[in-house]
Amino acid sequence: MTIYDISKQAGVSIATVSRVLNGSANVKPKTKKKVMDIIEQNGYTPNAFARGLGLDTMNTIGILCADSSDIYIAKAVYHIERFLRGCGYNSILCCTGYDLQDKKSSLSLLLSRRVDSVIMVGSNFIETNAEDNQYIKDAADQVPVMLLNADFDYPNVYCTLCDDFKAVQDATLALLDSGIEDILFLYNSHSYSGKKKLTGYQSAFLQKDLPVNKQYQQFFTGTHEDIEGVCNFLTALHEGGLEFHGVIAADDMLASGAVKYARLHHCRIPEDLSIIGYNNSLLSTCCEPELTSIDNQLENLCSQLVKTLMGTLGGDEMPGKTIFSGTLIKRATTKF
Amino acid sequence: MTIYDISKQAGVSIATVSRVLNGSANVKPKTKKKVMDIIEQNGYTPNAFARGLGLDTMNTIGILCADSSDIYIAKAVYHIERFLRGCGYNSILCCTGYDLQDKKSSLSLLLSRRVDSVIMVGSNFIETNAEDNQYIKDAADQVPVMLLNADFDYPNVYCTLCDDFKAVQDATLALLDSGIEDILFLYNSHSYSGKKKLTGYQSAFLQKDLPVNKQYQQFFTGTHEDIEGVCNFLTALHEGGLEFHGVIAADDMLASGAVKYARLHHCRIPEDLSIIGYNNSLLSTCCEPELTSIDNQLENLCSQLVKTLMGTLGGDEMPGKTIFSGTLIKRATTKF
DNA sequence: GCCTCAAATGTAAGCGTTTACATTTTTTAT
DNA sequence: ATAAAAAATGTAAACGCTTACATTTGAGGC
Repeated sequence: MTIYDISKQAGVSIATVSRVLNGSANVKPKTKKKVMDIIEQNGYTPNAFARGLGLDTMNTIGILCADSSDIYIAKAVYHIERFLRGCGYNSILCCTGYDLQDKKSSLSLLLSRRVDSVIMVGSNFIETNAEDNQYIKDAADQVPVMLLNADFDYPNVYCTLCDDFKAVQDATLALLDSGIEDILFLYNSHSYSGKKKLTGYQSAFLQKDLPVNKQYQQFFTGTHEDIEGVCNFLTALHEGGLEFHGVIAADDMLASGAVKYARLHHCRIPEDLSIIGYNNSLLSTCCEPELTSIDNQLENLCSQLVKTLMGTLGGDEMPGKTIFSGTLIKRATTKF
Repeated sequence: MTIYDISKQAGVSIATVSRVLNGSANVKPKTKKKVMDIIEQNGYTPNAFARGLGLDTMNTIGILCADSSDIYIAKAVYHIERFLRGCGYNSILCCTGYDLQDKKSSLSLLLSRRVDSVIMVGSNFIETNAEDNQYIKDAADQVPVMLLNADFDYPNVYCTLCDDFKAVQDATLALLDSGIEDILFLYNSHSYSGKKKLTGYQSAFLQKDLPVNKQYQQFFTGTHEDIEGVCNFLTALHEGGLEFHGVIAADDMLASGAVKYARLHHCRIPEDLSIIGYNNSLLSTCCEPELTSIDNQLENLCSQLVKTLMGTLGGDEMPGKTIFSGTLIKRATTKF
């Protein structure tokens, strides 16, 4: 069933049918109705591929993320998809994992499918080694590239992100002010956001004229679900002689691990150990005691990102970036 | 840059270029190399829309789910996407929410995009009212429809699911055997799987010649993140005079709520209250104490589903369904 | 009733592939 | 060297839309 069949049955030309389908003006109401009826009767749906070929778009956006099963990424993907569809766009999801080659090939795949834009969810798409980011630039030379939670300066690349630096700095200061100075900073990603958070942590110490001790900056290499691994990791640190009465974690999973650790070693929370998570995710309320956590306005970030994308696709000039601020959500793992 | 440009530069016909691109046999190695080089030089990528039009497929599968931010669904989507891509297919994600109209329109949208198949993730796509499932049948008349965690008999519909009935029945029996008889069953979805689980719960009581009390079958209407809501819900039940020493929950979030409830009311777990979750998700290890939970082999379900789909798309006859069995993962919220 | 102009509709040329079929080139057998 | 067969390549017709441009229809003013 094609537009041609419809045109025949309706006794009009295919152009008219097309106009009806696309809600074009200048179609006599009577004709319109007749065509609509025939379309309805036949349950006809225009061929999206042909449409795509003619218009050079299928209103599709590529969403790239490392791992959509990560609770935070999943939420971002969810919001983005809904916002996009609300604007008449579909989403092709690609989970790349953390390997650079996989990221590159996934991105190429999306571009070869002629998506209208690529949204990269997560700061892990920015490589430490600057040259490795060429793949992002290459993509941006073809379509608008939108980054969520990352910061990257290049034409046709837009970023929405939370000021992770400041958020962690503030959280660290709050902890320092409450009298805790042996604060462990726990992170798990070599990427932009992890490092920004670390810097925030460090700067709080500097600001207080306190020494920044490398030992207190720990990198966890397990998966995003390995709460027990985090617990073991902390236990090992503890047994290695490291003493800490505060933990600032780069995400709630790590913070959950710290909570587990505290329970295991009968540290009272927050009396003996204060813990601050990041993302304000479901994990922060699942934990016991519930996690004090930094909220980074994920939904707003997503909304802003999609809004900006729509503007860009509509011909607006693309802004460089939008930075939101984080908020410390106080719960039971801190004294304040 | 089109195939035509390449053909010109290489001094061959577009047919030959096409053959090279598609790895067709019967191309002289020398010609092949020449064409490849030109393609490489120009960074040419074939137009996917044109290809789609010619082949009537873009190797795309639609993934339909209520809410991909739900921890369990997110994981399913993740696995499915990766398996599909491993087979050369891309995924269009559509989050429908729980409204029937939205489900219908999302499904139509996917079909209008000419996906090769639709995968529906979650039992909530099966409506209680049988007539309402016509939309699934309509879809199945067009493309293979694959259901994850649901059971639906219709030509061209395939289901992979866990035997939720048996899994919950066994779990309930285990709890009954441990001497607990006032067991609350907590669920939150009107859909197929929730009801199957409920039936399993009921049948365990029947099997033990114990009365099945409606009061102990409670339906929670909050969101999939509302742990506190669950806690409040249980508190209300308790204050309403309902006594229970066991909770079997249809998912880990509900079980987490029960754990919260127990802490709040100083019930000891598992001495005063035994709790069994479902899905064996991250929440079950985030909880304290960690949840005993039913694992339903999600990754295997997904793998099986994709494998079957590939067979079907390859021309194999579609099997009806595959049923996996659940396993009780024993942790700290039960005595056994 | 006729002319002008606007509205409605039609015609046909793309869009960039794939592929059946036709043609040319190469190989093999004699 | 030649005929037959096989391999390689080319030609051109789909695939099903959109849309610029051409044509027809209709309305309004005189």
